[in-house]
Parts: sequence; structure tokens; C-alpha cells
Amino acid sequence: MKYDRALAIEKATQLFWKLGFQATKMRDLQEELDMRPGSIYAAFGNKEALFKICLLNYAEQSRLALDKYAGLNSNPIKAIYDFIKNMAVKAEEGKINNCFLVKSISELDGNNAHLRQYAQDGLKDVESGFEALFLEAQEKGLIKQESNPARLAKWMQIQVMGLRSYGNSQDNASDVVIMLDEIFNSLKQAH
Amino acid sequence: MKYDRALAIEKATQLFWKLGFQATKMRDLQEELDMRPGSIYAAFGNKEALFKICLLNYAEQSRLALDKYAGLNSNPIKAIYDFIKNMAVKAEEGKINNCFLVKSISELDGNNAHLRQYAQDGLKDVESGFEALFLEAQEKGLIKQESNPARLAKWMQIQVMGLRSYGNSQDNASDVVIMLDEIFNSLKQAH
DNA sequence: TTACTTATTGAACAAGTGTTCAAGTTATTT
DNA sequence: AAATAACTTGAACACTTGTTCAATAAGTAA
Repeated sequence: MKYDRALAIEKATQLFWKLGFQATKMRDLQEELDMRPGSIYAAFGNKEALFKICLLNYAEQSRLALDKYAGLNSNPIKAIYDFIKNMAVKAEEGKINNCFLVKSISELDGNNAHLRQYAQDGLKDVESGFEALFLEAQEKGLIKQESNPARLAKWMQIQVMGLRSYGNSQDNASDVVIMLDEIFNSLKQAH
Repeated sequence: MKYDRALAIEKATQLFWKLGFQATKMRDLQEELDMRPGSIYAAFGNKEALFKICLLNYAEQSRLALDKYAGLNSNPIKAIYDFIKNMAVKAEEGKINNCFLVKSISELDGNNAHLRQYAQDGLKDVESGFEALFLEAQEKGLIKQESNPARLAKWMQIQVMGLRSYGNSQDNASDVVIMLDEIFNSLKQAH
């Protein structure tokens, strides 16, 4: 029976995400996807190509999710908050994990500039989404005119990366979730 | 001639830091340290033991640096700022890199809980240093009485991790350095 | 110098790695 | 049913990896 491509990508992503690109062995993938080496190579090319597919798919899903929350909320700041709360700073089995893109960039930093670029582009894409929403918020009078949407978007990325990185480093998820709210409070106060 | 242990650890750390634990091969280390496999194994045990030594050494150096800046500044907030500016959010060859401990935790997340713990402990140690300095700042009336030094220390770690992670993800070092100052400004304003 | 300890060398090894491909199986078309 | 195409299988291969160890060299003490 032919394999389920979407499911295979999903499972491969989970494994790459958890173990990293280099620590994930083809034999791990064979077991997880329940596919033999020949099938995997016929379907995806090779390990690096499969990883790239996972990276692009993850980035696309993230961007789609942001747009979803934007559509669900008339308040753009609330849209960003919901997106982050549900997609980014969220405990999985009591632990907050890093963004797959950020983790990949970190790992591939000194090794594979090629793969790294895809992850970088994905992050920039989400940042652009933030910027558009902050601009919309400004037009709606929700943040000050003197604030800079592009800069706020960068700041927001920094906050999310910080929270997730910290949550990943320590095992205290609840503190991090609280601090996310504090950060959003400071956003409303200062801008 | 006997090898220079401190220098070897320094060089190994740089390589591990740049490439990560798994991507750094023993043969890379042999070349970088200019030592043959037998010598490295006689001196450090094995790859994992050497990595652990690098991790602990890096953590110790970080903590010593924080104490150094604490001794140099009568203002504890300034001490933290100088430490971060000089040790953490600093462009190396135009690029801001991740903390060695944070990068290692991220990489070893799903693989090696044993090594991971050493990196985690090192981070907690720096956080404790921040907390002590924030407490001192509070006693000196530099931050509000209602502020919580322990929480501020966590927040500070989040900010540093966010800035470095973002600086590492994008290649724009100058923006990040500016945002560090903005973050310290917001600290003075709100607390 | 001689004897002894300590450190270095580099070829070799066993296990693990990503990947291939001829043979077999399942699906689709004629 | 027969022929063709599409997909799957798993043993095998070439290469890389961390690590070992007998032989050698360098340093130290008598």
C-alpha cells in the first residue's frame, strides 16, 4: 500500500524536531515512518531533502496558523497573543520546546548554511506577519503612533524566542507561561 | 612536549560551540588541538568527557566574568548590563552567537540528558548571580520594592536568550545591540 | 648513564552511517 | 488476463565514526 505522504512528513518532522537533524538516523526514520530505506529515498530523495521538506512544511503551517488567528480576532494584538499562546509558548507534556526553525538554525549554524537559509526564511515570514498585525493595530489606535511596527515585530520574535529558549533550558513551564502574560502587559503599557 | 591543557580545552570549546557536540568529530578535534587520538583519550577520557569539561569550564568562566563586572561596578544593574554587553549580546565577526550552554541544551535535548544537566546547572548559576545583583539593586533603591529579584533574574535570562537567539537566526547584529539598550531602558522605567 | 615513569604516536578495529539496487510486490492500464 | 507502470523490500556497500593499544619517544629520578 502506498504511504501517506502528509503523515510521513508529520512524523519525520516530530522526530527531527525532537532529536535534531544530525542525531536523527535514517534507521530511526525507517522505524518511525514504517518505511524501508528504498521507499524513503524514492519518496523524498535523501535525508537532507526530507529535512528540507519538513522545514518548509513547518514554516508554512506556522504562517497559516498566524493567518488563522488573525482571521479569528478583530484585535490584531489579541491575534498575535493567541497565536503565541497556542503555537509557541505552549507546554507539551509539561515542557516548553524550542521552535523547530530556531533549533535547526542553532544546530546547523556551523555546518549546513544551505538548510539553514530555509529556516531563516520561515522565521522572517512569521516576523512579517507580526509586523502587518502591529501596523493594523496602530491604524486601529491600539498602539501609539510613534511606535514602530517593524521594530515591535522583531521585539516580539525576541520575546518568543527568549521564552521558549528559557522554557526549554529549565523545566519550569508554568513560570514561563505567566511571564508571557507579563510581557504582553508591558507591551500594552509602553506602546 | 606535554600539551597545554587550558589551551586545548579552549580550542575544543570553540569547536564544540561552533559545530555542536555531534557534528564535531574526533578527527576535527585532533586537527584543532594538534593532538593524536591516543593523547586526547589519555588526557580527557573520551569525546563526551571532553565536552563535559568544556561545558563546565565555560560555565565557570561565565560566572567568574559576572562576578568580575559586579566588582567593577557599584551599580549592580550596570554590572549586569556590562556583563551582557561584553559577554553575551556581542557580535563576533559581525554575528551574534548563541550561548554555548543554551545551544548545547537545545542540541542534546532529545539525546543526552546527562550532558544536558551540566549546561542547565551552569545557566541556573548565572541566573542566581543576576538575582543577587537585582536584590542588591533593590536594597540600594535602584529598583522598586515591589519588584521581585528572582523574577527579574528569570526575565533577564529570557531577554538575553531571546536577543542571542534572534541575533543568531538573523544576521543583523546591530539591530540586536540597539534592542538590548531598549530592553534595559524598559527595565529602568518599569521597575 | 641507567632505570623507570609518563606521554605521544598512528595504524587498526568494530560499530554505525547514509545510500543503492536488483528482485519482488502491488496497482493500473490495455 | 496480460502487460505495463509504480512502489516496496531488505540485503549489501562504501564510507565515517569513536576508540584502542602496542610501539615509540620524552621526561624524571637514581
